[in-house]
Amino acid sequence: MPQLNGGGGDDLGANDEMIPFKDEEDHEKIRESAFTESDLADLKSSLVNESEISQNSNSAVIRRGQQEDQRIYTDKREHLDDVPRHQDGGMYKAPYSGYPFLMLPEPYLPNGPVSPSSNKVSVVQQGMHPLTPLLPYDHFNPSPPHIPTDVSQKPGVHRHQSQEISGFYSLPQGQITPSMNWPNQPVYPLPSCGFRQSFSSSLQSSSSFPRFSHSLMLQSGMHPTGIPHPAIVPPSGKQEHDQFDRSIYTKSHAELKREKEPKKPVIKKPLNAFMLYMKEMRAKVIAECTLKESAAINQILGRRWHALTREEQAKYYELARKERQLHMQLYPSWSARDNYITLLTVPRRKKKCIRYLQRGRCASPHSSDGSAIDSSPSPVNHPPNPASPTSSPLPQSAKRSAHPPRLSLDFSRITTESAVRQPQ
DNA sequence: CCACCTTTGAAGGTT
DNA sequence: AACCTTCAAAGGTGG
Repeated sequence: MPQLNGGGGDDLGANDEMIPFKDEEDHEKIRESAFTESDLADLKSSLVNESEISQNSNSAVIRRGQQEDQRIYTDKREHLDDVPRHQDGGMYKAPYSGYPFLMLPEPYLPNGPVSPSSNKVSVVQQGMHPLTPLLPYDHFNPSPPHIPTDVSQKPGVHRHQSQEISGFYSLPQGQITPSMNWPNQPVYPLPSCGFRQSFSSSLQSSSSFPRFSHSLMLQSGMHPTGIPHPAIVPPSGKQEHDQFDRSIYTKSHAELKREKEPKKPVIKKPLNAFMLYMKEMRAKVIAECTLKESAAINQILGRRWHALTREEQAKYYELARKERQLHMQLYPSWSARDNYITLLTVPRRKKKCIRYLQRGRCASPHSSDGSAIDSSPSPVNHPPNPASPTSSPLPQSAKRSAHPPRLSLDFSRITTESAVRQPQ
């Protein structure tokens, strides 16, 4: 919203990378002190303090490494742009387990501590769909592609189809790019003879529908093209699936199990920059301390996020932007609202509302009591999105001062001794 | 078993 | 325009 230009979400932050950073010098100074003891004390946890401090020495190295990565990334992006999109992309891997187009050349993979975290393994196979080799295997069912035929239009489509992709099946080459205002070659060109075309034809064979409903078309993590996609998750384990059939909770477990099988998969939201950062860095944080609670890890990651340089953050914003871009291309009819449960089911809504009321008012989880640590904005005084022309100089967290983090996590449950893992 | 916690950012809705 | 609400990931925790 505020980060990506005022143009709105569907714009996909067209110019979010065009605005130069203004207060980089200040930011650099801030960075140096980002992990001082006083700052860490804000976490109100010796655990976190120590872990953060222990990271201090590492952080410099890490950041240097990231800057290296950034350069490599930039270089490789140019390289990627030269690679025909329809070719077998076997050489690419996914550092962020994101979407196919985001899979980056191996040299871009963080050398070390990063990715092992996730079990996600990028698999390269020949003779598959151009995107398929780039997909992390834990995201999909590797069964043969299946092109659904039931593509009845989903009512109430929220995401409007932008001019650029209005012709989902007839996108002229490069049409999307100029309007996206991307500085370089199109990241997601739609070659007339490449993926997009075969994509079109296979879809057209199913129907002449202009849009399609993911909930109807997707099976077992398969994109309508037959390409498994990380954003498509089988409706298991979590709450996502209950939006499709809330009534199952009134049935027996056996029935429930049986009915779970054919459940429609859910298309997840594309990850934002911070989520991508968390995904990449979580393992590193876990490795540096024995913390396992995601809440604690996320607090640390939040601090680290603010301590990143603009360039470092920009890397993730760029990735996130591409994720959204690809997501929108893959699921033009998808809306974030599709995954809203509270608006579809009363029970959860009630519960959440109560939860917020207990904290003072019925508001966002971000709002809450404002207890605990200094939410204040991390010292980093720059807009999270480097490109938003309308961004205030304040960091997002500062702008959201009305939503101070709760940070009520009980770190006392975690001993300091166990928190910091000795270097091996 | 499942909601909660915790973070930031994006999107959609409301005022 | 500004604000509000929800979801995205993750895994331990507690009801």
